Amino acid sequence: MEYNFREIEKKWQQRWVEQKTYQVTEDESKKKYYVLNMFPYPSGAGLHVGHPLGYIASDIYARYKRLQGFNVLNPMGYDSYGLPAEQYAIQTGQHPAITTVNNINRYRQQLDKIGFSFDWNREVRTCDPGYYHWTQWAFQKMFNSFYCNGCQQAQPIEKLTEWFSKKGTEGLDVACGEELHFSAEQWNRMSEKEQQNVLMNYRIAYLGETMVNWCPKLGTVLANDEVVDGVSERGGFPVVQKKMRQWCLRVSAYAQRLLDGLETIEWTDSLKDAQRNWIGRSEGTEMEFKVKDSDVTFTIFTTRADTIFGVTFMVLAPESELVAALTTPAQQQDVSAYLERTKKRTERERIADRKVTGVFSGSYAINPLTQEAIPVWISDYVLAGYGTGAIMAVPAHDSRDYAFAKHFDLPIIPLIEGADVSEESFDAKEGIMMNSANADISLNGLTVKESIAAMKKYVTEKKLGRVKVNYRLRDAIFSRQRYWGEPFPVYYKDGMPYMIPEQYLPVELPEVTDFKPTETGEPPLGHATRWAWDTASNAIVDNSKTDNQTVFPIELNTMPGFAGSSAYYLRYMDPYNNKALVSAKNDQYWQNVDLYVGGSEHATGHLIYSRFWNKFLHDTGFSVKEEPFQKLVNQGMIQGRSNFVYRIKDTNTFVSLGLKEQYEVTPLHVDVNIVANDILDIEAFKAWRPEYNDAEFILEDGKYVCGWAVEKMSKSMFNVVNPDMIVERYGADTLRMYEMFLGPVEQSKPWDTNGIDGVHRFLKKLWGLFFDRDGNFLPVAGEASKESLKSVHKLIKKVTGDIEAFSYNTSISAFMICVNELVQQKCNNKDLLSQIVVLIAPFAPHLAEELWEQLGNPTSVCDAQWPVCNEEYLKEDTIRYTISFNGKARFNMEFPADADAATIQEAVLKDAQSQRWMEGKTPKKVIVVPRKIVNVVV
RNA sequence: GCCCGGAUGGUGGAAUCGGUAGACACGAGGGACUUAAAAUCCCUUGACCAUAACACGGUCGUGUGGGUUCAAGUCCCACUUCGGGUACCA
Repeated sequence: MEYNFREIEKKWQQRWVEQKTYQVTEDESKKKYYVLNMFPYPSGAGLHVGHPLGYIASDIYARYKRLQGFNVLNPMGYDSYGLPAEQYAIQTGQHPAITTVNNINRYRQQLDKIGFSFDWNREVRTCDPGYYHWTQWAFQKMFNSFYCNGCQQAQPIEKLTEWFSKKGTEGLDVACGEELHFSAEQWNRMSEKEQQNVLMNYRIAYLGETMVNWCPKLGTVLANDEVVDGVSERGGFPVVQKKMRQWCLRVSAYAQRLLDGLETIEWTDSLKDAQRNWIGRSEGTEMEFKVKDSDVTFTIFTTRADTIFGVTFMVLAPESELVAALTTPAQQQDVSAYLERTKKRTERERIADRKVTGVFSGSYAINPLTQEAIPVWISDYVLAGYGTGAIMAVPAHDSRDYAFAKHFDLPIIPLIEGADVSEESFDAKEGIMMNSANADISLNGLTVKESIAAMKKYVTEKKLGRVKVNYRLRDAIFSRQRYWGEPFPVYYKDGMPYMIPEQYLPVELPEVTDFKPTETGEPPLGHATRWAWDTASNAIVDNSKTDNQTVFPIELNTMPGFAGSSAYYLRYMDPYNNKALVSAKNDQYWQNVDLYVGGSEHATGHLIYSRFWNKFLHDTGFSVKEEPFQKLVNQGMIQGRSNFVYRIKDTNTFVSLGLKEQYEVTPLHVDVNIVANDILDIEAFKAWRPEYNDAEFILEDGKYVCGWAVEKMSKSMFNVVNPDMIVERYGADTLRMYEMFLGPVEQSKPWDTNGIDGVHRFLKKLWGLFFDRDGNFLPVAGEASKESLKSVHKLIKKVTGDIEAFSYNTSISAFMICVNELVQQKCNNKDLLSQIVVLIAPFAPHLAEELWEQLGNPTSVCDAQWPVCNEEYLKEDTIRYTISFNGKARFNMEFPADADAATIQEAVLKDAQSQRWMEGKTPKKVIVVPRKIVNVVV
C-alpha cells in the first residue's frame, strides 16, 4: 500500500478539529510549558515558504513537550493593525478592516494545511476591541504612574502628588523629563492645569514636545526602529526631523532594569549584545564649567574625565538652550546664520556628507582645573538629545574633536605618552598620561584607567561635578497620525488630556470614509464625525456637541504598531476575560513564555518594548514574571533562490548556462516553479509568457540549464515558492520535515525545492516499515532483535538531545539512518515501531497519527509518551581504536569495551603492524584517548 | 568606524572536551527491475597519484599566512571576504 499523504493529512486535520485535540486548559496537576511564535502581520501577499519556518520549529518543540507530559500552551494570533492595510485603503477606498479579515482568512487557510498544534480557540487579533481594550487599559495605567528611581519601580501617580503637597520636589528621586524644583507651598498654590502640566513631566505615558521622525509622504511620525537609513522602513519614503507634541512612553526609566534583566534570560549573546548597544549605558562624569566674565555655568558629560587637561574648546549642540545665553552680540549674526543652515539640513544630509561645520559663540569657558579660558563653539556634531547637549572637546584623543580642531585650526594637546597626534587622534583608552597636572592633582604617569578613576574621585570631592550614568535608550514615541491603529482613550479639556474612565473601555475606533489626513493637516480620525466624549453621560457623542462644558474632543492620534504586540503573550493566557487582561490565576499558572521564536529583526523594537511593557505590568502587579520571554530562538530568514535564463541580445533565442560565454546575453529572471534542478521546462517556459511562445533555445546535452542566485524572496524575482503548492505535491509532513532538514533553524538560507525528494522518500520508506506493497500490516508483537533495539534506542537518545538543542536537521538525519537500518534488519517489532512513531510525531504529525491508529491505539499520538533511551542497549562489546604514529592514522584495532589504557597501550606496542610503523625505534610517548585513538610518538 | 556572526565537495549541510573530515540528503555517473516510463533497489562520487584487475596503499585537502600541540575545521595571532546590527552617544 502506498503512502497516501493527501488522504491521511485531510483525515487527521479534520479529526483534530472535531476532537479539539489542541485545545488546552489550565491544569494544575500538570507542569506548564508555554511556546510562542511572534504573531504575524497578515499581509496581502499570503504566506510564502519562508514564513512557516519558525512556526514549524516551535510546533515541533511544543509537540515534543506535550509528549513529555507537559501542559503546553501554543497559541497563534495576528498583529492586525498596521500600515499596509491603511495604505491599501487610501488607494482603493477598501476599509482596512475588510482587507485585514480577508488576509487573516487566507493566512489561516494556509496555516491549517501545515498541521500545526495551535490552540486556535485562544486566537487574538490586535484590532479586535476585546483585545485592544487591554492595550488602552495599559496605556492609562502608564499615564497614571511614575517611576521611582529609589525603589526601581513604577508607582501610582497619587503617591507623587501626595509628596508634592507635603515636600514639593525636595528629596525626590524619580524619572522625569527635566529637573523641576518647587516647594510644597508652590505646588499647593498651582492651578489644576499647572499641576497637570507638572505631572506630565513624571508620568510614564506622557505628552511631550519631542523631535520626531516625521515622514511627510506617510503623514506620520515613526519610531527610531521604523526608520532605516533616513527613509521609512515601510515604503522607503524620506524622513525629516520635526518638533511635535506626542504621546511618549518613559522607556528610558527602565534602561537599567532592561539591561540587568538580560542576565536572567536565555537569549543568544548576539541578541543580548544588540539590546545592550541599543540601551547604550555609559558611565562618565558630569562637570560644571563657568563662563568667563559671566555668572552662567553649564554642564557637560564626558567618559574621559582624565583628558580634562587637553580640553582646547567646548562645543554646544545647535538646539541647546545654552546657545542663546552664550552667544555674544558680536557673534550673533554668524551664529544665527549657522543655526538657520543646520535647521535646513536634514538628519540624512548631516550623516551623508559629514562635513565639519560650526561657529564660534563668542564666549569662553573656564577649565576648572587649569583656569584657562577656552572658546565655546556651536556645531551639529554634538547632539542635543544625549548627555547635556554640550561637550568638552579633547582633539588629541577624540577623532570627532580632532577633525573639528583641524578644520578650525584649534590647538591640540597630546596627553598620552608616545601618542602621535600629528595625523590623527589617539582614541584608545590605554597608555600612560602626561601633560596632566596642576598644583592640586597630577595624573602624569598613571594609566588611562587609573586616571579616569582618579578624576572621578577628584571631581566629586571638589564638587566640580558628579559621576553620572547615561543611556542612549530614548523614550518611545507613542502617537501615530494614522487611522488603522488603537485609538487613545483620551479626551482634551482646556488643552489638557484626560483619561476616559476605565469602566468605559474599550473606546472603539470610529468609522471614517476617508483614510487620509484632513485638509487642515489633522490625522485621519479628524474625519470622524462622532468622536467626542460626554463626561455627563459617559458616552461617545457627535463632534458637533462639543461645548467645552461636558463634551470634549477625543484624541485624534492612534497608537503605533508595537502597542498591540507588547503584551499579547499575556492575553493568550486568558483570551476571553473581559474583566482583566489576564486573571491572576491564569497568570500565575502560565507565568511567562518559556520558548519564544521569531526573527532577529525585532531585537531593538518589539523585544525592547514588550520587555518594558511587561516590567511595567509586573510593577503594577499584573504579570508575575519580570521578563516575558525566558528563552528566545531567532529563526533565520528564508531567502529566495532565483533562476535565470540567458537571452542572446536582440533575439528571442535563449542559451544554456554553460554556453552563454560565447554570446552577448541578457540574464532574465525565470519563474522558479517551471525549473527543476536548474533544468528549464521549455514547454512551460514557452507557455509562461506570450512573447516566449516562439522562443528558441541553444541547449547543452539536450537540456537548458539555468543560472541561479540567492536573492530576497519576492514576486518581482519570480522566486516565490508557495507552501500550498508543496503541500499539494508532497504533503504537509514532507514540507515540515524538509524545512527543518534545510539547515539549522537559526541560520538564514535560500529555499531550494530540489532536495525535497530525499525527505519525501524517507517518509515513504518509513511507511514501508508498516505496510508492504500489498497493504499487509507488518508490525507484530514479539521479541526485538538486539541490533534493532540498538538502532532505535540510539535514535531516541539522539532525537531527544537534538530537539532540546533545537538541532532538527541532524535529528532528521538520524531518523533516516535508523529507518535504513531497520529496513536492512527487516525489523517488524511492533514495540520498536511504535516508539519510532512517537519520535516522528512532532515532525510528521499526520503520518504519525495514522500509523498510531493502525497500531491499534485508541487515542491520539499527541497523548502518547515520549520514549526513554535505555543505555543498556547501546553498550558495545568491543571498541575500535584508531592507531596512529606521530599523529598519522595507520590502522584500526579492536579492544574489549572495558579494557584499560595500560592494557591497550601494551597490546598496541606488541602488535605486529605497530612494529612495522615503529621501524625498530622506541616509542617516546603513547597517548590513549578513551574509546577513540591510540597515538604512538616515535 | 564600532559590535556580533559566518567561510567545509558540484549543492544544502554533519563533525560533544582539540582525537585524526565530508555524516545525512540533493545532484551527477553507472547498473538492476520494466515493452517503456514512473516508482523502487544496488554501486561510484573531495582532488591528485598508484594499479591489468582484485585487494592494499600514498600525497594534498575545512577562506589566507603564521603559531601552540603527539594531534587543529575546532585553540592563539595577523589578514582576506561575506552577512547582520549600529552609527557623530562625547
